[in-house]
Amino acid sequence: MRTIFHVDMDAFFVSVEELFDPSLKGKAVVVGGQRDERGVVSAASYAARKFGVHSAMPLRTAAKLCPHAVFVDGHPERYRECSGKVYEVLNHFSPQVEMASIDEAYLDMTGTKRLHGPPLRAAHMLHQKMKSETQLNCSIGIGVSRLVAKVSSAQAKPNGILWIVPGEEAKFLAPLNVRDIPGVGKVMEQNLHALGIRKVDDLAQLDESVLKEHFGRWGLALAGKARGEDAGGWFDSEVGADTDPKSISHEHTYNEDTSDQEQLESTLMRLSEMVGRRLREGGLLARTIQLKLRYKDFTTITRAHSLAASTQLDTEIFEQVRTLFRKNWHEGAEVRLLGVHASGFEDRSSQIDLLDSGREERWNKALAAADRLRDKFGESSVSLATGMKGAFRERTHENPAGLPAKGNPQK
DNA sequence: TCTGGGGTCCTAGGACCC
DNA sequence: TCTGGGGTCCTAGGACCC
Repeated sequence: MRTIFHVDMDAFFVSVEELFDPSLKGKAVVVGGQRDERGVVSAASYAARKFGVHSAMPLRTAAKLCPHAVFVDGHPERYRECSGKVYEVLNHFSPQVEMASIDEAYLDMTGTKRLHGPPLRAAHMLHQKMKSETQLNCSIGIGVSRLVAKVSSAQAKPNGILWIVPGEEAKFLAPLNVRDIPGVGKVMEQNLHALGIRKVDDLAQLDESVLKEHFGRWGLALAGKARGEDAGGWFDSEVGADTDPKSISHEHTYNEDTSDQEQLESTLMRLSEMVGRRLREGGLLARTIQLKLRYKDFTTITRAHSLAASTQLDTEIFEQVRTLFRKNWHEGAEVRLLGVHASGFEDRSSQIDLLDSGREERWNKALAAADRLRDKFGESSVSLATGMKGAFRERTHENPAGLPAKGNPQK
């Protein structure tokens, strides 16, 4: 029998912002952008949640619900840094740690009784350690499966610990809403409601065949979840197993929709550079490049192309994505969002002889130089695109300091 | 209300191959 | 005349998570 901890940081983004600006403490705080911006709430403090503000809600809605809230821009670097500290604390505690996202982790604590004592005692120690080392609160759920641990950490919030004693899983889950089960979202909830299923207990009472009939394989997994099992898919995997990235993407939503082709294509260039850079940093080669295009009316399309040879070069990514864009954009139509997505990663070695080595070396030098400049002066300072008029319009807009755009570092 | 950005996984149809 | 059955790759879209 496994003993799984799920450690979930409380109001993580808000708490990190409070570390940087203690005057925020206790206030209604909304992280994600300014009150009049396009965008959604990334995180809300408990004081703001009292007014109905929650994550994924449009910022403008949040401003109406809670006019006195302080609106703060998000700082991903800060969250990554704090997440690293959280990981250090956890890793000190158990060698089997898996960060499930920036602010939550699973620990396999099976067989650590001699070292840490019984689960609740271990959890209290971890809880204290987390607070003293990071100044951040977390909640900890303990159970025999990832699912039970995850659900119980949610019930333990804020700043609490909850242990579901082995054998008590069904009893614990029964009174919860089906929506509380990880994997059940808005759509699945509606589908279940239509069948008269509202509580996990309703689910558990149902014959598995009924669920299978309505929802296929998913239905079977759901039946298992109602009993607290890690049924199927990722939940079944060992804690700390393979975490190789499957895709890398960047996207941008304009503050105002635009149909200016030069502006749109310069955005694609910038996004391609960001994707290329991350591929290089991760030592990855992508075979499939995908464009995402969202119009004013929110209709969204994706168009992908798989290359004959995989790449990590900004220019090749850009060329593909621009071709896809020109083929699929309704010229003149106003665009809300553009995205560039890379996937189908291949081992570096399978590629090496496809570029003659001299050319490859020059490219690597050029790109490394560009990456260094970006480290120094920011993402917007360097572009490998030359001779594209208006290419820097948008970045100038975003970077009023007006750092000069450097030319092609290849020469 | 007017809808971000980064991901993962799943489904489903068509192409293509044996 | 009626037209197999997998397996795998590719593409598009969508649900879901934080």
